[in-house]
Amino acid sequence: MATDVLARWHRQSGDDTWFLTGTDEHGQKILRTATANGVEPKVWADKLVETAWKPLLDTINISNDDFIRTTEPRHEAGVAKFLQKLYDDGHVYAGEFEALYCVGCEEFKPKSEIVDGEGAFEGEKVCAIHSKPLELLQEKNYFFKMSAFQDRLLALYQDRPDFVQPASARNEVIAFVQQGLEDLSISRTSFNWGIPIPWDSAHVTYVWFDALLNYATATGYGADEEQFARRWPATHIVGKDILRFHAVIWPAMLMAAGVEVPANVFAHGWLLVGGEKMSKSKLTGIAPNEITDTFGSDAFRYYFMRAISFGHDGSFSWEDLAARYQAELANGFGNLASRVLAMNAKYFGSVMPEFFDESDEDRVIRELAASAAASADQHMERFAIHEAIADIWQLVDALNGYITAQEPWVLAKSEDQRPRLATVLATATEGLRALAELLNPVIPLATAKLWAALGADQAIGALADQPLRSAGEWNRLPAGTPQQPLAVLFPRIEMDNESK
RNA sequence: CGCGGGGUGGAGCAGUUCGGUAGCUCGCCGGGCUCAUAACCCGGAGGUCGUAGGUUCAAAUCCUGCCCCCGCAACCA
Repeated sequence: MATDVLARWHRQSGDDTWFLTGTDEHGQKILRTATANGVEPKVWADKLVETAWKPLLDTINISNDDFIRTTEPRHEAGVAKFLQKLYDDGHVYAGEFEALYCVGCEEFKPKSEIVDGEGAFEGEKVCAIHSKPLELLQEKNYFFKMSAFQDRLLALYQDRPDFVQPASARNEVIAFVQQGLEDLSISRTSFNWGIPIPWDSAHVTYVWFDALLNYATATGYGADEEQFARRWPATHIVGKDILRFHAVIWPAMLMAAGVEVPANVFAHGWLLVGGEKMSKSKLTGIAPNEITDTFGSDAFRYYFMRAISFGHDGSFSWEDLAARYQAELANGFGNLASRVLAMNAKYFGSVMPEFFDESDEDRVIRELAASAAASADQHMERFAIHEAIADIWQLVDALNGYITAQEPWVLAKSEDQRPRLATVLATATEGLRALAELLNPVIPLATAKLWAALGADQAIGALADQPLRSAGEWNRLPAGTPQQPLAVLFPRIEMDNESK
């Protein structure tokens, strides 16, 4: 969802944007789950995609340009091509491998992550992360010479401090690589649910090696070089638990293949409920539609983007959600739109009023719109979504204060104040126009309603086409533009049912 | 020494990168306004910024020690 907000922001800013999401469907875990449910893994994956993932994208109104599944032919072909190139160029060798493997991690564990078991596992070696016994596996494997890229990776983190973000994630990655990288086993023979190794069909590709390549295969690697050149390098937004794969293994793979490394790898945090990580087994898991059914997808998007400092863990509570919905969306933004459009209707017959002389107070609002837009853009550029929204919200609060101070309902009582009244409402309406544009990436359904009410579609075109970086410029809506009645943007919600 | 996150007025959070008025939402008290979704605006009460030291003219912010809370099973990625 955060990626969606960023994608919408960049798209609307005129940046060449292409937003990918998808599913990783190979590997032992999927195979085991499918087998346990008595179906073939592909059938199981199909079911997950159709009944869980794609509906979820609709639930929270995701605007992805593509959705890739690692079982698609385009992906499998790209992976085969990539592997073959690494093999031909000498980055892959065959070896006899015997090591302790953690099924939970889906990886062989380095010495530094193997610890002595406790309790029931006393005397055994267990995974430091999962605290479960490790399996001693022996295989003939193909190995990727990842160790050869250790110095180049460290140089990458050094030369491009923003490559891994936030800084805490970067520190973790650097510390990990400095411990020393081992070569990566990239094939398996113990099961066959995966992409065959092109030169040795007895092996399937290690799930992470396959999965990471989705970013390249979806953008045309090995198939459409023009498209690939246009879409790569990408920015990756990933959970902090999979940071190492994206910030270490993946760049090393790309270096080996002679492909540019990603633009950025940003690790986000987790949602906490009651101070602990959201968990189904502790019954603290919350399906998005439980929230959207009551509050709508806009409120869902707004809440998580605003209330959580993106990159950190964040707490969810129904109380906080309800409070922010009420105070910020309904009373703050929704009511602002309502009162401005109501006055335009009442005093100007529902058209955009004309600007006359600008007072200091009017100028403050205009300049705030410009500075808020600029600041929000900078924050979005740095993935600080919560700060960008806070920037924009300054305009909501300032406009509410401005209207109270200018008292248009008093101005309306005397005919000679007519130009001043027009200017005040024109200022407020331009503010709404700017807000609709700036908030469109976050709450697209509400801003669409506001855009329609402003009559802006006919006057200046589709909301999605409004350039964000100039949202703060005024005199965009022509005086006389007819306006429409405004649907209530964020209706009041009875909280009784939500007190959970 | 496994790794990581965090302790800021009653609740939930921001601020810590580049030290210098401790900010936001809710709640509470008082006032204003009436255009609006019983909404909006102003003012106020309330904080030893976990703790003990250190550096500094100045520390929530930098350094050191200590205390406490939390995440690292599966699904998914």
